[in-house]
Amino acid sequence: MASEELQPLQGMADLAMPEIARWQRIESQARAVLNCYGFTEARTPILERYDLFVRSLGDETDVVQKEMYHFEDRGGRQLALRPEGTAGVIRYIASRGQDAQDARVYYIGSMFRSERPQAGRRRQFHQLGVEAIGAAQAAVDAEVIALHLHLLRAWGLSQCRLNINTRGLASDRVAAQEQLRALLLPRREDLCADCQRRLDGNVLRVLDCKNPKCAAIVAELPPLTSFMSVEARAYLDEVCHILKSLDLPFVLRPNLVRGLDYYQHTVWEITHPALGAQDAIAGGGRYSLNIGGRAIEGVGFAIGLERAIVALDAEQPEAPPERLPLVWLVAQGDQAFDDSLRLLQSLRWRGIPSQMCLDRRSMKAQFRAADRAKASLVVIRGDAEMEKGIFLLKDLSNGAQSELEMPELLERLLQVKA
RNA sequence: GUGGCCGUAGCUCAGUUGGCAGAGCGUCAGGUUGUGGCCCUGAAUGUCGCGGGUUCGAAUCCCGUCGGUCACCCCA
Repeated sequence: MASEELQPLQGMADLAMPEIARWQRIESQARAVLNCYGFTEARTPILERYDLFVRSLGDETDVVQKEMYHFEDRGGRQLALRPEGTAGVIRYIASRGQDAQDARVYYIGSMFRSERPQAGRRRQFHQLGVEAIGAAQAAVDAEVIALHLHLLRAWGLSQCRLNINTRGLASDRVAAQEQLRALLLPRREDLCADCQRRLDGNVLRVLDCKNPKCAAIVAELPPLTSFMSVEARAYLDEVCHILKSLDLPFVLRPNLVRGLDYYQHTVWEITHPALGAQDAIAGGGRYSLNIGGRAIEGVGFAIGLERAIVALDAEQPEAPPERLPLVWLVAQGDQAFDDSLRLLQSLRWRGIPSQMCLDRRSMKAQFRAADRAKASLVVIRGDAEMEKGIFLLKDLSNGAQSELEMPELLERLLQVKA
């Protein structure tokens, strides 16, 4: 990248051909799958009140404290670029009152977090997420997990691993954190510096610390679920039971922790080996949120699209380029040029992707352009063809040429559309 | 936010001790005045990321900065 003026901001990226093709493909594949499960799209604003995120994600979380793009607008309002999709969607759902009691929506869009870029991690990044609104039902959790895996499979990802756990009920969570803190406090000096800090804040994070010393201490602890109510454990058991009966492979990971405060009951994470140390490509869980005095319960997940694409690139490198459904017009001479221009427009009216060189280059150059654009057919028009009132049609894949009159030409070209 | 590595043509990258800015691919043109891909010939393309410093002289050394990348933190 040359000058600073040409560089995007740190962690931001321009997305265009050829990568954009993969983005478009996975989006349309995803929409088809989501439709099968009864989810419809919701597009909510990228900019929201700062408070919305503080209250829903939790004011202690790093996302809120360190990573949000937070600013004051000209009216003195505190605003933030959304760091995730659930809060905005739930605000929308809550605003719909009874109409949205059992809403099923999905979203695809940009999220913003001010962190240091890394593999599959950007400051502006994209998530595809779903929210299934409604009171806790193990079958719904399992259904949403099934959808989650279905999406990843539809994209062609086969090396994903599903890890699941429970965070218990809101009341369990407080109790579990207290018990965990009590157990860890005597070992405080043996923990890494990060974990000593976590002891005072988000204790649960100690459970998935990568430091071997911490992991050893954690291994001696009773599983987190043992601190939870019978109800919470039964709920998790039921979700697992349904997943098994649906033949969906998963790993129960008692130390799996999800950072955002709104989670309760089932939580899960999907990892992929291509991502390196940061191997989560998606995460989800059941949540309960109170917005504008309305309590909303639901279950949902979000897939980091940059991360999914890193995984896809590793599993299925882009297919070698082939011929595209494209007709290229080659003209020689002024009259043929004008004639081809009219043909070009009429092909486009008919929905046939078609192009020609408008700068009157040599035929050789026009053919090279056609080849480079991966056109499959070339229509040649010159003085000879004008005189005979025909068109020369060349198939670039095999070099075969034939002389055609207008009706048959159109018939052949219409096949390109499909 | 912290640390390691990196930044030279559109792309991938060479560049010796500080001494003329390079290659391959791609692009454009010609070889074939009406035919792409293969081959041959030729041409164009650079604020060496940016700014400062050291020096007779800096792509090269030093400082700062922007960006990339990897790891930590956190998360998708």
